[in-house]
Amino acid sequence: MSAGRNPFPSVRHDHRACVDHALHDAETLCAAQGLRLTPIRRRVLELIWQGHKPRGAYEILEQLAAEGHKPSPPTVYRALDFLVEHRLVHRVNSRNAFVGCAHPGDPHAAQIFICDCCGVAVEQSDGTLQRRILRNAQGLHFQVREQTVEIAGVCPRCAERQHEA
Amino acid sequence: MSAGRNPFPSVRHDHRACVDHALHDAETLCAAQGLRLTPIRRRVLELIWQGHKPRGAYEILEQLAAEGHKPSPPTVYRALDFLVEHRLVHRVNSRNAFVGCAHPGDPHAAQIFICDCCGVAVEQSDGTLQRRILRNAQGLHFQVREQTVEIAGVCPRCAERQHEA
DNA sequence: GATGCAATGTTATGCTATTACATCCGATTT
DNA sequence: AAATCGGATGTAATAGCATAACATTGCATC
Repeated sequence: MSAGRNPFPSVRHDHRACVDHALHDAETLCAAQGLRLTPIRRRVLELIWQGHKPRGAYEILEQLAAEGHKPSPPTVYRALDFLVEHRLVHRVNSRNAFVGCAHPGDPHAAQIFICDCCGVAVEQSDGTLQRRILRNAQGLHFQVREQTVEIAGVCPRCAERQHEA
Repeated sequence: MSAGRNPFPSVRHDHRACVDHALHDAETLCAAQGLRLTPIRRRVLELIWQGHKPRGAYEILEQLAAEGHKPSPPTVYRALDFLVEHRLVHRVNSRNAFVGCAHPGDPHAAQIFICDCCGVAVEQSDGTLQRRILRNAQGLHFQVREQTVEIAGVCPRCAERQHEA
């Protein structure tokens, strides 16, 4: 998925491997759970994984249309709902967009770092963070259903580029 | 703001005090920073503070319209932009809505707990959580501009009510 | 081959947010 | 006082995001 120790993907990283890996994981997970990874769902997942930038529903819709599918919004949203529900993709609320999940199936608490500059999103799990949030919730007697942590800022590659310029 | 030790507001809490406090804080903060809390901005803030549930921009717009103001969307969004920028309100991304900030002006990392059932949102600061996120960001060499933590679930009052029923 | 259920198709609509440009108004300068 | 300037607001149009409601398909099972 990424080159080197920094998870921010290099422009030169083998992205085909990311996509292959994501689709393979999805197939495995769906098979294991008796879920149907239908052609549309699979194709939407594949389109989301075309890059590491969260993609909007209508962006996906346009790409499908360009391929001749011409689906309508509900079709795309239904596929997205399925993918989100089964944790194959994350919804990035601050962008109204969707990004591939790096650890599909895991009930992890994802932190998502999103670059304001290039739009790339990177996910990181942090059990300590998750436990801290759950502890805070307990302190409020609040039953957690879902938690989202989104951090916006500048990724190292863009920071470097800005420094050069 | 709330009755008792649990910050989830009771239906019986003195909500007028919440509003008064919020407006007073806003005036103090704006005066200190040379910002203009214009009538529209003040009124929008007041409407947001009508309750502890995040309010949508169009909800606010309709209330203003009912009062005879009849503003257009940009007017409301501009007021909201101002209030968010100066940390008088939080944007709740997962709801496309806005809620009053409990600690205006503080550059705190807010966690917002939102009840799926009653819609009430409660904010909690947690320096440890914030530091953890910043540390994670440093590990990625990511420069943080903004961080949002939103937790959805069931608040203690709704849990209690569900238990009764 | 009838029934049932999940998935998809279709149409329309509702909600959220911004662009672009005009106008107003108060502060400062001339 | 007139000119200037900048921030705030007004206005019209449109872009972008999401869902409701209902029809249809297609496969599995009885």
